[in-house]
Amino acid sequence: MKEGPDIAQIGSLIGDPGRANILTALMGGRALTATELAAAAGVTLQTASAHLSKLEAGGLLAQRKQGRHRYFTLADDGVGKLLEGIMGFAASRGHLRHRPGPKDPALRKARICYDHLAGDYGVRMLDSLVATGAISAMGEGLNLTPHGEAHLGSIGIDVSELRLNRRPLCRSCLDWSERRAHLAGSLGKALLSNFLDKGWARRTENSRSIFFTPEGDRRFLALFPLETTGQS
Amino acid sequence: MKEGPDIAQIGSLIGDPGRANILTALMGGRALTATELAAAAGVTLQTASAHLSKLEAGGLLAQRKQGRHRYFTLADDGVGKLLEGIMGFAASRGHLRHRPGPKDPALRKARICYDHLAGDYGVRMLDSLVATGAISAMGEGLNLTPHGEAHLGSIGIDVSELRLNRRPLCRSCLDWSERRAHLAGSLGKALLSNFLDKGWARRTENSRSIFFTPEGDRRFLALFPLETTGQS
DNA sequence: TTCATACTTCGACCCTAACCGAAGCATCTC
DNA sequence: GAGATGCTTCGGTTAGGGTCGAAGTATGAA
Repeated sequence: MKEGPDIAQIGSLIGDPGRANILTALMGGRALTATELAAAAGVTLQTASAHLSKLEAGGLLAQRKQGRHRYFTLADDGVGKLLEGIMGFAASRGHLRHRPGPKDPALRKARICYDHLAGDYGVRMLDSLVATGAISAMGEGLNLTPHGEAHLGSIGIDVSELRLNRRPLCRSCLDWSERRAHLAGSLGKALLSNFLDKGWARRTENSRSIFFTPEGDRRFLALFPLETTGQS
Repeated sequence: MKEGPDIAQIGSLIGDPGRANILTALMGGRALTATELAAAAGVTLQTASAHLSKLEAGGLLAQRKQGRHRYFTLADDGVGKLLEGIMGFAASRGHLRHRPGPKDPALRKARICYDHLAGDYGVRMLDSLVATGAISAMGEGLNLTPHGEAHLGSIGIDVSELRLNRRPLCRSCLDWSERRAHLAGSLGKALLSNFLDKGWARRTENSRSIFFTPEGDRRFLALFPLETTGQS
């Protein structure tokens, strides 16, 4: 019984609703201050402070002091991956905080998942990349083809630079709203940054949803066409 | 803040030490009775019964009534995968229940991870399969080659039958003791079953460790040679 | 220096939930 | 039937931790 890692410790860290709210808010990818996180979690500042200390001590959060502000982020990609996994599992068991109805359609359409695009558009993007042969899907693994690398280069993404990163280039991430895979990893991050830089889309305040401008929407759909070949 | 799946609920299910012990015990793969689980968790039968009810209501456990016994198992492969993920994460942050020293060498050498082989031998097996070209590792995905399929057929594993299963054939699973990948998925399960059936190895009572007979040990090492080519 | 903002620490409250003893069902054995 | 075994339910206790008010510390602005 006393074998192995202590899953109870990190389970209890995630198990408190206040802390879960904080972590979910930080899945948005941007660094948030203690005050913002307190509001997001629906608790007072003192309570949030205590939670943040515990999360940091547990290795889930990193903080950066900047003037009199304290910015918190998820400690690293591993934490994001862990939370994604738990969210996917929770969704598969129907543990939703809201009735699953057509709530928050903007969130289902396009949202940020730690640092990459998720939701309807995220799934479509990966489907399209696979259908056009830019990415080959083998089993659970995703790999960028030379064709795909050239294609992405043409829209301003330097893949060779991304390879320098220790982080995997392509990773599939299960979407809790679509129950299908979308693209994570450093390439997923780079693609979303690319869209934001070009002004195709922008983040919304206080939410994880991503808003596409009419022009950006058009360009995105043109860049990632969806053939009706029944590609899964 | 009220977006998405309820990670706090499943976090708190895992967050209690008693329940975590129960889940860890069930990672051993075999079905256990309420009494056995109570002993494993170090609590009385009443307490364990309450925990088991909660875990079942949360969709983590399945039970099968057999006579006056009640056998519990993890609900499905998804739960095993979730727990593996959390264990790997916890190990990466150093959240170990024991001082990490050379405790339980048998457990580090070979143990069962839900239904497949983990530990030193598990890592070696996957390394060898990759080195000999039986499995190709691309990114995070693993794929059985035709050569590998033939090779496994020769030792009595019918891969085509495994393909009928909805479950992925090859999946990589991060080892908390070795911090390296070993083989999971239906193929990982089949290989372990194969060793047990042949009498090369057997499970030990009340522990997740796997004991190899001297003969089985010799055969295993011969079947999965480790070339010193620095294959990672 | 003085005030305001951002956050932490302290102390106390309070409530959940883990826990176990005892009693109650259910199932098997004899 | 009587007794034993496996497990659940009930009731009451207790401890741990989440919570917030109030006070304390750090940084920046005026």
